[in-house]
Order: sequence, then structure tokens, then C-alpha cells
Amino acid sequence: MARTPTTHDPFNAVAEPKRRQVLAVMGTQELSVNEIVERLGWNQPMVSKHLRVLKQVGLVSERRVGRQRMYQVNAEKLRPIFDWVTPFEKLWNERFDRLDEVLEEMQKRRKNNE
Amino acid sequence: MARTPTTHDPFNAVAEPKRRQVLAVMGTQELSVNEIVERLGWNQPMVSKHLRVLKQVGLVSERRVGRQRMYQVNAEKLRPIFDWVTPFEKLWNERFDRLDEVLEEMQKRRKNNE
DNA sequence: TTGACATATTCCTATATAGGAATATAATAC
DNA sequence: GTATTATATTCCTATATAGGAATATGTCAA
Repeated sequence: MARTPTTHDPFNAVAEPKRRQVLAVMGTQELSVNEIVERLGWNQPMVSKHLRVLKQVGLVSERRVGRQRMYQVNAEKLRPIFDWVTPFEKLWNERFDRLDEVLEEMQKRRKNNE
Repeated sequence: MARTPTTHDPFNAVAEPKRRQVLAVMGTQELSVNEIVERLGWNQPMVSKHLRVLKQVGLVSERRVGRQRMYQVNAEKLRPIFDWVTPFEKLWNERFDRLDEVLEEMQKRRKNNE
């Protein structure tokens, strides 16, 4: 079997460093492809291709305006990543008296079989 | 060029759902390979292979005890993921009066070229 | 309708899996 | 030594990129 496709979920989509760059450069703004191209200094097809993957997993939304296509980050799709990684954060960042909470969260996670 | 290797960084390592399961099932405990095998119900080589990738990116540490190998999650290696995804969390989770902070963080991130 | 602009797609290739099956290595006990 | 237990590795294959280069599609303007 091959690797999980990049378009399978947000985890796989943002595993590619360039796609994280795209999201970071977009931030909260709605940008056209060319604006992203300018900010990143990449060639246009490369940007379009990465946007395609991001769009397929819902990480960006597209809106057509004349001959432009405006893209915008759909941050909520990053939530599964945030939710998955947050419990671990306690392990390096907080005092030991919250370890029990960490364990509880792990337990729930285990039940959900994820 | 091919896809970024799974062993390149934590982002790529945990893109594989099975490896997230491994980390979740380990939690805060130090477990032998067989203990992980039992908890997940997978075959042993499969577990070993995934542990290998996780170890190569530092997400787990290994300790040899007799013929066993004890593995433990090294949560800190997940920090880059946490740090990257956290600013976006504000976009869906908090009131709009903190949007300026979000933008600041995005800006810093952009300067670090990540 | 022709040209310019904005963006997407296709074709190509080197590369890297993930999983199954079989086997190798290592440590311990007898 | 030999068997047993614990774990890792090798061999195999189908599959999916990511990037470069070239080209296609779509839209507007004169």
C-alpha cells in the first residue's frame, strides 16, 4: 500500500512545508493567486497546484472574481490537528499536577480509536 | 521531485494516521513493543516499522531492557506542530478583538520564512 | 476577434512509501 | 548448543506525489 494521499486530510496536506508557507502567507486575507505568487516568489503553476490540494481538503476556499480567483484560509479545517496535538502540549509545558487530565484525554482519544 | 519523506520532520511522521494511533496508545507510559502490539491488535512488524519512523524523527525514545525495547513518547518534538497550528486556532475560537494578535503572529511567522 | 492577462492542467520522472510475507538478529533460559 | 522469546529487517509491489516545462482554459478590453 502506498502512503496516505496528500488530499486525504489536513494532516497530510500540511505535511508539505510549502503548503504551510502558503497558508501562513495568506493569513487572514483573501488573496488572488498572483498576489500569493508575488509574496512567495514561486512560479504560478506551483502555487496553483498547492492551492488545489489545499482546496481539496477544504483548507482554503475559492471565489471567482472576473479572471481572478480569490483564495482564503478556512482555519477551522486545521482544528483536528490542533485538537490532536494539544493534549501532548501539556506534557512539556505544564506542571505535573495536571498529568491526570492528560491521561484522561488520552483515554478518551483511545476510545475514539484515533 | 517526490514527496517529503516521512522521516523528514514531525509533520510528515504524524501525517500517517497509524502513527498517530501509536503515539496516542502510548500516552505517557513507557511500553514494550509487544505491549503496543497487544493494545493495537496489529502485527508486530507493522508496529516496529512505525516505531522506527517515529524514532527517526525523535518522537519516541528507545531504551533496551534485556530482550525488550521500551519506547516512550517524546512529546516535545510535537511542539513545532503545536506552535504552527495554534495561531490559526484563534481564527475559529476566539472573539474578534484578538484578531490583531493573530495578524502579528502571522507576520512574525512570515519573517521566519516558515 | 484578437491580444493580453489570470489561472489551471497535462505530461514527465525520480522517489518514497505502507503493508504483507518471510526472515534475520538478539537475548535469555535450559 | 538449542529452543524460545522479543524485536527488527529485507524483499516485494502498487501507488502517489512534487516540480519543471509546456500548454490549455477562461475572461476581459479594444
